[in-house]
Amino acid sequence: MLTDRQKEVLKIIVLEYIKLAKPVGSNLICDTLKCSSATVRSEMAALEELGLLEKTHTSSGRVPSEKGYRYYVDNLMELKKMSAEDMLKLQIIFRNNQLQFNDCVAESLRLISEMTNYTSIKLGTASHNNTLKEISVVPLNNDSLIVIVVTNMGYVEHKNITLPNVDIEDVKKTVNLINNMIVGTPIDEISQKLEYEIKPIIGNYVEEHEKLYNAFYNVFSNFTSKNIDIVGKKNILKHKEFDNIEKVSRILDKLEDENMVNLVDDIKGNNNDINIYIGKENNLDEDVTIIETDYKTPQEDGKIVVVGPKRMEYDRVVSLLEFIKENIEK
Amino acid sequence: MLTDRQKEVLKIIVLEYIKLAKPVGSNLICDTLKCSSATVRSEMAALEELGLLEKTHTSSGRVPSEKGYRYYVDNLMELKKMSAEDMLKLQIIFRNNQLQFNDCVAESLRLISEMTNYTSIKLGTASHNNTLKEISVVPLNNDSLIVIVVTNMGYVEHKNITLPNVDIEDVKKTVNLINNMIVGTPIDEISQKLEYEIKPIIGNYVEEHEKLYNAFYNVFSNFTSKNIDIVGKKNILKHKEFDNIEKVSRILDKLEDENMVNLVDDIKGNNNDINIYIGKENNLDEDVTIIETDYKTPQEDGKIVVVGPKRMEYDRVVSLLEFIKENIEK
DNA sequence: ATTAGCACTGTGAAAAAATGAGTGCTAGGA
DNA sequence: TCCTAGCACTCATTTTTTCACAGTGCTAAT
Repeated sequence: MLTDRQKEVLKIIVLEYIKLAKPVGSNLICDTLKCSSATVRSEMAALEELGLLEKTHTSSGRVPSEKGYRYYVDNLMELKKMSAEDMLKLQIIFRNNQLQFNDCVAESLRLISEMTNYTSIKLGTASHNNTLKEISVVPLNNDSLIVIVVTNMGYVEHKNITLPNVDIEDVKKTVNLINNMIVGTPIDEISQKLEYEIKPIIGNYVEEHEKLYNAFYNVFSNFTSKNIDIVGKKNILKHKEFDNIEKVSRILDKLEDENMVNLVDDIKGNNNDINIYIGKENNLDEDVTIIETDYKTPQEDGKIVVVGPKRMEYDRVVSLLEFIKENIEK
Repeated sequence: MLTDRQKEVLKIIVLEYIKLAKPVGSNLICDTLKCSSATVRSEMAALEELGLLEKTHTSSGRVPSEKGYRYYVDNLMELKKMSAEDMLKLQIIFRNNQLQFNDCVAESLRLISEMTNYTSIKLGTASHNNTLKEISVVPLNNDSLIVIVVTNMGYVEHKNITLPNVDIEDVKKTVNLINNMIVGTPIDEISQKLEYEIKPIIGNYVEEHEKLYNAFYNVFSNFTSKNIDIVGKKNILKHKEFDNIEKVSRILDKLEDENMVNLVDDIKGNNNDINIYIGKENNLDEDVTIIETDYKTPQEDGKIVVVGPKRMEYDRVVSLLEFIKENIEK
């Protein structure tokens, strides 16, 4: 258990280090704390003992350790109100009724990245609420056609398929069959439904049923329903802890290639909160912090994620995310 | 006019500098040239006089100037055959009949970037050959619906529109009107055709014609028909001439934001060749070279662009682009 | 025309020195 | 018992010095 003064010292060090990125010395603190630097030093030594602070070398000032940030986030951080300016800019986006849901989120991400110089990400998945509304087919020429899939929430996906030597009438019959039998099915159950309900009977109606069935099965099994949006990747370059090209490349690679399946081990579960993963707590890089929150809307469930250096403006990002989450969900 | 030996010297310096990125000294050259370093030095001095070479400081080796690269590209470069390996990898892509045109190009870009460590870009525009094939509408709920536009070449675009208090029958009538009257119109002429042929008569068929007309006009006027694909942006980081974060950011910004409208002043016009814009010859950055070529396919016209440092492997990139252009166009 | 020879130049790396911010520890005072 | 002034010490950083060397330009001889 920390004394009040220790908490104060830790907090000042964290905030100061976030601001200036330089190890914080005892002098800087004794002013605000109304005691001598020697006193502060002994407190700092105690905090170091506890693993909350670190030195970069024997006679340097202190830097928060991972554990230190964690303590700050859990116990010391005050959620300050968003600045009027931040607030205003965001409200403009959400008040704009012209914008569709997706554009709205995209705009917010852009704004977060611009305001904070961090990287922001949306990971959306069409929610279970999405059901098949209609499929339609446009024949292009003899052997290729476009299949268009629409869900009730307005997701649209299309795919070009090639079906040499198949009667267009057969295609139409298949489409009708699907539209009659599986419209209304949640998109994540369509593959099953095709397998169990269409496959057994399609032969009764259609000549080349094997080819056709496979083609359509393909269309649905690839229905992405994932919606990923990354903004401000190059902001990573702006922070001095990422001056190393190797490291930056590695991080960018992970952001792009992995599709961010497991940026974090989701220990905290799908709760309704804002989760913070500091350094080794996430799987991206031990020098970054990831702050994220889930959202649920009728159309889409997902996460809004902000990635930045460990010395991130935690309070600011948290309040931004809270605001956005709240506004998205209505 | 350069003597043969001067050409030889210039060529060696360009190639060597491309390979090692270090100023080239006279010793390195006199081996290959079978003459003394002193002789080479006087040739180098002559080339410097002509503005084809530069020194980084008084007693340094020589580096090609912009003009030097230009001379090399125009007069000295030999188009070497693609390496068997490069060739093979590319052929695998183009032989794969599974892949649609777009995926094919995307794959090639990826490969170029991977093989060369440069950034590659496709700027495509649906060609004039694209005509409207069909539009269709899926109503989602009372006041919003999805309009889907398909061209004969297989481009699909969809848009969510909100139309409160409009009779669904009216929507259908409008769709029929469009499908009857302007299917077959090149997409870049649709806006006009709507204005001159639909607008005057739509009132005869449909109640809320103004709202509806505007909504559909909107859909078509925003039909992007642009198709931009950038691969390997972060390769820029790999070249030592871009160690400066400011510069890298600036370049990346231009690549992203400007949509690359005017990477180059298209002085060379839309010819059928491979065009090279070295340093100040392009508008991106004075330290980069842009190599680009046009392509025309039934579906799409566009450019394939490669961006790299001035000391780019010109010959290799040119042969890659030639190969790709050729393969795309069939 | 070419080249060997030589003095000279600027870079870059390494070593040495100077600076200074910050520490830990101690001993005396509230 | 807690606080603080004082002091010696440490280490990163910056500046200065030194040194080797890669490369040049020029000249005089071939």
